[in-house]
This record gives sequence, structure tokens and C-alpha cells, in this order.
Amino acid sequence: MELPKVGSIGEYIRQQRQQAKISLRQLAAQAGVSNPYLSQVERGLRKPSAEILNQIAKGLHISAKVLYVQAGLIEDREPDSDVLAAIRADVTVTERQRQVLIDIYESFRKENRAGNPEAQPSRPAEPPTGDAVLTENTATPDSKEG
Amino acid sequence: MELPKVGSIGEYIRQQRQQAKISLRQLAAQAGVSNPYLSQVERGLRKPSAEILNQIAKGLHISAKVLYVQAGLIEDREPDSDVLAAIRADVTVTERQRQVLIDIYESFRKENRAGNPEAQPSRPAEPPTGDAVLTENTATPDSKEG
DNA sequence: TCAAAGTGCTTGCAATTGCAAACTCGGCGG
DNA sequence: CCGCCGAGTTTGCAATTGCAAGCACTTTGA
Repeated sequence: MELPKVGSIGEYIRQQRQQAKISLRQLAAQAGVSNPYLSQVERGLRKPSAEILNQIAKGLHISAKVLYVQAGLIEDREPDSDVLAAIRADVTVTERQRQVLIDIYESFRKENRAGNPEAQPSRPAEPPTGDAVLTENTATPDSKEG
Repeated sequence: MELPKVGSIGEYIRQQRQQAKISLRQLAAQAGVSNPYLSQVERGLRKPSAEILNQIAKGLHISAKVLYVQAGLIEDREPDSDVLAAIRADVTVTERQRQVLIDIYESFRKENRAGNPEAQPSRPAEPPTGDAVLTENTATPDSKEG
């Protein structure tokens, strides 16, 4: 999925609507907002609140967060700092388990920094795959949310 | 961190401010919003936009997302998906290391799910410990969110 | 004690948001 | 041709948001 520059929330909404092949009035009805207002939002004449974005997202059947990112309300998370933050925020594991995970993660990273970065214990095909997966995640805003 | 019920964004902001031991005017200055307005927000007389929440979060040195969650703008993501997604996306560890982390993480969670709800929050050594800490998690409102 | 400083709140106002009524345009069928 | 319908836009308005000036009360320091 292509992500246009943050700030063009109206363009993005129109783009998504057109991809979904529905009219402005249909989306407005599905989103529960007035169609004139939606028209204005799409053309950048009005700046919708987060709640309206939420409604529009529902009408488009997409995640509201995508629209928040587009509107600049939240940031697209950096994948690499996510592991530590995610572990720390995870409440389905215990504090000690979190620490264990963090320790292991950190030692892995230290290992990789000290050792050959090229030394991949796994199959030679792995690194490219890893990269590809990263690209995938980059393209999926949802997976970035923390 | 205690999370009061979603909807009481004003209470939450006041709570965070008081925990930080700063006056309403100080926070307002740090956040770049007017202090009367902040006062009204705290008392629930006004409903701040996402941008104002962003500014307030900066003033409080907390994540804006926390405030969005409190304000009901976004949902609290399942922590488990964050950790898994983060690990998968992490390029600073090898594929094998990623799998190890995921396996450990999953076994921890399985442990915690299957564990006794009985309170035994003590020794940090073995799976029984995990059970004990599950009780801890149960007592944490965070685990109920999302 | 008193004055100054700090704290949080009240009030009025300009700008913005979201809506409803109405409008214009294009396509289609009688 | 005309009328109808669906599409998107224009316009005016009420409600809301965020601010600045000012107020009332409390705390602090001489």
C-alpha cells in the first residue's frame, strides 16, 4: 500500500474511497457524516477531528490509525525500537519474564554487533527473506502501532 | 501504571500532572496551551482535540497515545501482537534469534494463561513463578484493556 | 502583619468544525 | 426536448474549541 505524505488526509481519504469504488455520498452515509462535509474534508477545506476520522475509517473499512497517521496525529513507529518497548508494555507476561526476554534480546543484539554481522547461523537465503519481511511490515501501517 | 476508565481524560491528565508534581500553569506552559483551557479540560468542561492532547502529552513527557487511548480515540492494542510484530520486524537480530525470542515469548504467555489464578507472587525462578506473576497481572487493570 | 507571587477558575470572544438546505452538473430514459 | 436521479459542491448557521484578560483564593517571605 502506498502511503502519501503525511498531511494530505483529504487526498488519502478520496483515494481510499475511489479504490473502494464508492461514491462520496455512500461513504458519507457509511461513515455517518454529512456528505458536504466529507467533500470539504477530501478537498482540504476542513480539518476533521479524530472522531470524524474514526467514523470515516469505519466507513472505509480501514483502521482508524492509518488515518491518524495520515493526519499527523500519531507517528508511524520505528520497527527497531519496538521490540524493547513492546516487551516492556506487554502485560500478558510477568515482570520477570519481560526481563528475561529483554536480556535475551539484548544479548542477541550484542552478539550480532560483536560477531560477524554476516554470520547468519541459519540458511543463506534467510537474510534476504528478513529484509523482505521488513519491507512488508514497513508497508503495513497497522503492524507499526505500538 | 493505573489506567482509569476510558472517558475521563481530564481526570487522567490531572492525575498525571499531580504525579509529576507540577502546577496547572506549569503544565500549560510546557504543553503550549492556555492554562484556563487546561483547567477546563481537566474538569471535563472542554473536550480537547487530538492535537491538544498531543501537546499535553509532550508537556507531561508521556506518550500521546496513552492520552488518545484515554480519550477513546484509539483502542489499546493487544500487547501480544506488538511484541510478536516487533520481533518479526527487527533486523538487528537474526532469523533464528527472532524465532527463539518468539518461542520463549509464546511459552511464557502459554504458561501465564494456563497458570493458577491463585496469588503466589514470590520467587522468580520456575514456571510456578510464572503462575504467581499471572495473578499479579490479573490485578493490573492494564491487562483488562483492549 | 502585609504585599507579592503563585494557583486555579470565570468569562467573553474569534476561529473552527460539522451539519442541513440548496445548488449545479452529467447521464439516462421517455 | 424534458424530467429524474445520482454525483459532488456551495452556503449559512449553531455548537464547539482554544485563547486572553481578569478574578478569587492561597502561599510565601520580609
